[in-house]
Amino acid sequence: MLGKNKKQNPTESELEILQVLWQSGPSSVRTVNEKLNENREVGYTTTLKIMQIMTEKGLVTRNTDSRTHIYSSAAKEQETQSTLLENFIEKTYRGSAMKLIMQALGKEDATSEELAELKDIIDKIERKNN
Amino acid sequence: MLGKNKKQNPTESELEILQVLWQSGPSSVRTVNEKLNENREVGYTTTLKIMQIMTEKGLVTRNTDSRTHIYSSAAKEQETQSTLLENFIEKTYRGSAMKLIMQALGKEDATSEELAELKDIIDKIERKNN
DNA sequence: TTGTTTGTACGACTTGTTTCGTATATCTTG
DNA sequence: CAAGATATACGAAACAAGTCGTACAAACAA
Repeated sequence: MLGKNKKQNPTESELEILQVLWQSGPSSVRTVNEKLNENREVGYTTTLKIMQIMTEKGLVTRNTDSRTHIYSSAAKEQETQSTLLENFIEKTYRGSAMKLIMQALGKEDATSEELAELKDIIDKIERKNN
Repeated sequence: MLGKNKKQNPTESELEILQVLWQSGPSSVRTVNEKLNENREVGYTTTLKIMQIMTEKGLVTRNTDSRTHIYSSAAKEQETQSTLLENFIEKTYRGSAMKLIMQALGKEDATSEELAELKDIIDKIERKNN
C-alpha cells in the first residue's frame, strides 16, 4: 500500500507552523520564524528543530537542494482542518456536529453573503436527504 | 474581585472527566473511573490523581464530607465548550468561524428538524444584521 | 478483633513537546 | 583571504501530561 504512513495530528506549535506554510507557501525556516515572531517570541533554532521533527513525522516535506532548505506542508489545509475538526467534535461535543455549529453561529459576525451561502448549503443537504 | 481565578482550559484527559461529570452529575472517583473504562483502560489512581489536580486548578469542586469525595464540574458544559471552541477556531481556522461551520456541515448527518432549526437561527441573525 | 476492601494522598517514572546552546559548514563581503 | 553572517544538526535541559506504585486511614465483614 502506498499511502501507508499514518498521519499524526500536529501539536499546537506544529499547527502554527503549518498555518504559515499554508498562507505563505513553501518557505525557509527563517521566513517561518519571522512570521511566528509577529505573534510571539520564538528562537530561530526552536523553530528549526520543530520543523525538523515535522519532517521526520511526515507533516512537511523539504527541498534540500540549496543550503537553505525550503519546507512545504505535506497535507492540504482543508484535510488537516477536517481531521482536527472531527477529533474536536468528538472530544468536546461528544460527536454532535450540530451542537458545535449552533455555538459557532453564535460567535460569528457573518456577512449576508456568507449567511446566504450557508442557507444554500443547507438546502442542498435537505434535497439530498429526500 | 470575586471571580478572579482565571480558568485554565482542561487537557484532553481532564475534558474526558468533565464529560462524565456533565453527563452523570456529581460523582465519586470510582464512578468516573468506571465510565472512563467503558472507552479505554485507565487505572483508578490515575483518574484520582487527575481529579485532584483538577481540584487545584479549579476545574472541579468536591464535597469532602464523607470519606468518598464527590466531585462536580465547576463550569457549565456550554461555557467550557464555548471557550474551547473559540480557541479551536483561532488555532485551526485562523479565526474564521464560517469556515469551520461549512466544514462541520459537510460531516453531519443532520435530520430535517435540525436543518430547519439551523435555518431559523440564520434567519434570526440576518434579521439582526438589518 | 483481625483481615479485606475501599478510599485519599503523594512521589516518582515515562513519554512527548518545547526550548535553546553549541558545533560545524557554507556563503558573503570588506 | 579573514571576519562576520547565516545555515543545519543535534544533544540536553525544562516542562507538562499521564500513569502507576505504595503508604496509610477508614469502613466493613468474618
